[in-house]
Parts: sequence; structure tokens; C-alpha cells
Amino acid sequence: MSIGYACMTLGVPNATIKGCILKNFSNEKFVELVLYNLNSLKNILNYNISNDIRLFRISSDIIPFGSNEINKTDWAKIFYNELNEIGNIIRSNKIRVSMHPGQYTVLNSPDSKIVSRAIEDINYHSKFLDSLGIDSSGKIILHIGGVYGDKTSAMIRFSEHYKALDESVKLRLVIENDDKSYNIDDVLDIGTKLNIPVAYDNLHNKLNPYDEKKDDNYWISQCTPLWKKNDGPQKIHYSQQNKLKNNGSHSDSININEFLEFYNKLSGTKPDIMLEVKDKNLSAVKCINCTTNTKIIKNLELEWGKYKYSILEKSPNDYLKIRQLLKDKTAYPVVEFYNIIESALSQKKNFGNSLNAALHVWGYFKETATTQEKLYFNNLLKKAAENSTSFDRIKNFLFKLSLKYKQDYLINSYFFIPAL
DNA sequence: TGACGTCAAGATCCG
DNA sequence: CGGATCTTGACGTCA
Repeated sequence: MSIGYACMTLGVPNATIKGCILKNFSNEKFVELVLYNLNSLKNILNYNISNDIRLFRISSDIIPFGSNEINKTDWAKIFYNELNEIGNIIRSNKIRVSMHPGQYTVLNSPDSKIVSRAIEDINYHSKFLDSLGIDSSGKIILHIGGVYGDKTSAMIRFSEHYKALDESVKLRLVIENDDKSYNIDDVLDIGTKLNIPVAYDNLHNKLNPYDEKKDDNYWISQCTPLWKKNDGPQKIHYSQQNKLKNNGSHSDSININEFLEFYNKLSGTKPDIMLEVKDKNLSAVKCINCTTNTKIIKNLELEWGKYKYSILEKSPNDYLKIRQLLKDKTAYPVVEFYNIIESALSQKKNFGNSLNAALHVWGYFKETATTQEKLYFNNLLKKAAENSTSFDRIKNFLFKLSLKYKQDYLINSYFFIPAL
């Protein structure tokens, strides 16, 4: 059982995926972007390894316009060395990677042009995983598509188009229930007939249920037999509803109590769990720390090091509470720890607390900073007090200082994540 | 025809 | 001119 997250990281330096718009596409731009993205992917994977995250979804944007006809480059050849190096990192560290074409890749469309684009896109995803030397446990997760007023024939069309795919692509394909059209029963029906593994998505099932009396564990068990040896461990998608947003919007963070309630109800072998959540790797680390057999306080101390200034900024009370909580070096109060973190992060910031946290971080530099840097920092504080600049600018400046003075402890701090 | 969802690139505005 | 903020893109389905 592994727990992972999708596509992008928060608070990891040099780990973003870049793209460009169609009209700016050129071969030179493309080469530049792919080199940049592959380097980011390498950094993400190394981050995952050091945080013991063994499940990761690679962004479909890793190769910009990977399946667009504008893109004539043989990228697998051009970037053979980079791709090979990344593949080695993945394989030697036993990370499981997957990909997930977006909602616009529709294999069952009645429009043959849309179908051929969908096939091109699925082929691109498969080729990317092939280029890393990943075996068939590296999955491509796909939705069934549209209904077009006639679900039965739309499902038949999916089956026919699926059968026409390359064998190597079929080995990777997994189908997933969606939040509007194809419920888990529909998808299990297709999966059983075509022998395709099914990834169960709990939030989609909540929004688009087949039978509300059946719980998550029931459906996950129903999917289990469809995962054969070559497919690797069963996978599911797990997410929670953002209560302030539309149905289907993912929560900012995984609420740990709700997750553990779900997790503890799972019977049999636990599946790989792909989290879909705004705070990405942060929730992955949280859920891993709460389910691991390695119950050592050092892991909580590492987490605390990253969270502490964000907590100080939101709630000095909770800051003190956690310091108290982590005093007993023989204990592992992980759930309590994250409960306080979640509660603190849900608080609103205020000027005094933000200033206090910023000054704590400034403490790392106030001796070593140049006169100019000191002046600039004080000027930013003054402007913030007058409300003529935001604390984000102060944070940006402090982050730049962290990089310049190589303060790794600060560079990895969640304090600098704007959304937090 | 616009909403849906997603994020950053690109465009524009502001001081 | 740099930084902040707004708009667009890229995709297909459905109301």
C-alpha cells in the first residue's frame, strides 16, 4: 500500500511544470520547456524519495503539446538520456507512477476526429511511460466519456474504440467512475467485459452513486479482482469535498480524521491511494505519517520544522501547544499533531501574528544581512503596517534571503507557500 | 453560446 | 520599469 499525490508539489524548489500557448510554439521553445520539465520531474521524484512517497501521478503537461499535431519532434529520442535517468530513479526506488489524461480526452465520442485525437493522446501518455522504461503497473487512468443521450450505445462505442488500441497501451489502461455520467456500476460493467482494471473514486461515487446503501469499502472490494498481477497493486482515488465550493471541488487539505475513518474501514489488502487535494504533497506526507508502521517522533519533528512558521502566523496558541506535544520523545502523537495543524491553518491571519512570524524568520538573517537588505526589509515592514504592501512580498523577500544564505531549513518551510 | 475545471502564460494596468 | 492583477488558452460535453 502506498499513498501519493497528483502532478505538482508545494514548497519544493525547482519543481514546477511549464507550458506555453499554441501560437508561441517552436522547436526551440519546446526543447527548452521539456528540459526544464524533466529537470523538475527529477527534483519532484527526489523529493518523493526523501519523504518516502512511493506513488505519484506525472502531469500530462510534462511534454507540452505531447499529442498535438503541431509537435513533430521525436522527443523520446532527443531526451533519451534524461528520460533514462528519470526511469532509473523511479525503478531503483520502487516509485509507482501513473498518468491521467484530462476530461477532454474522450475515447467514446461519436465524432471520429475527437476519437482519433483521444487515441493520439492516450498513445502519447503510454509512450511517455514507455520512454521511462516503466512496466505495465505504471497506469493511465481514463474516464469513459460522454453519454450523448444514449448510454448503452456510448458504452458499446467505448468498448469498440478500446479494442482498437495498441496492445501495449491496453496493458496500461485503467478506467474510473466519474461524477456525472458513468457511475461505478457502469464502469465495473465495462471493466469486467473488457478485462480492464477499475480505479474507484470515492468523491465521484458520492456525487454520482449507483447505490447509496453500498459503502466505499464495498466498491473497492468489487474492483479488486480486476487488478491482475501485471497491473500492480489495486489503485483508488481519494478526495474530500471542499465545503465552500461546488460539488466535486477538492478540499484544500485532507482532513485526517475523515481520512482515517475511511482508511480503517478498508478490509483486505489496502490499495494504493492517490490523493486528489489542493495541498498535494503536504497531505500525502500527512496521510503517510498517520498510517505508517514507522512511528518515530523524528518524522513529526521534521514536519514541525516545515509547518512551524505558518502555524505561528495563524495561531501562536497552537504553536505553543504543538511544542508542548512534541516534548515526549518516546511518543508518536501523530493524529493529535495534525489535528492542531489543521485547526491552526483554518484560522485567519492578522497583522500582529504575521509580523511576529516574519520577524522570527528574519532572525536567521538579521546579523548576516547586508545594510541594503536590512533597509529593504524594514521598508517592507513599514509599508505593510501602512497596508500599502502585502505580507506576500515580505515572504518573497525572506525566501530570496533563504536561498542566498543557503538556509535549507527555511527553504523547505511551508511558510513560503502563498496558498497556505 | 457559455459553463464547466485547471493552471500558468500572456496581457494589461498601476504607481 | 517592476510588480500586481486580470484575461486567455486548450480541451469536449451538455444545458
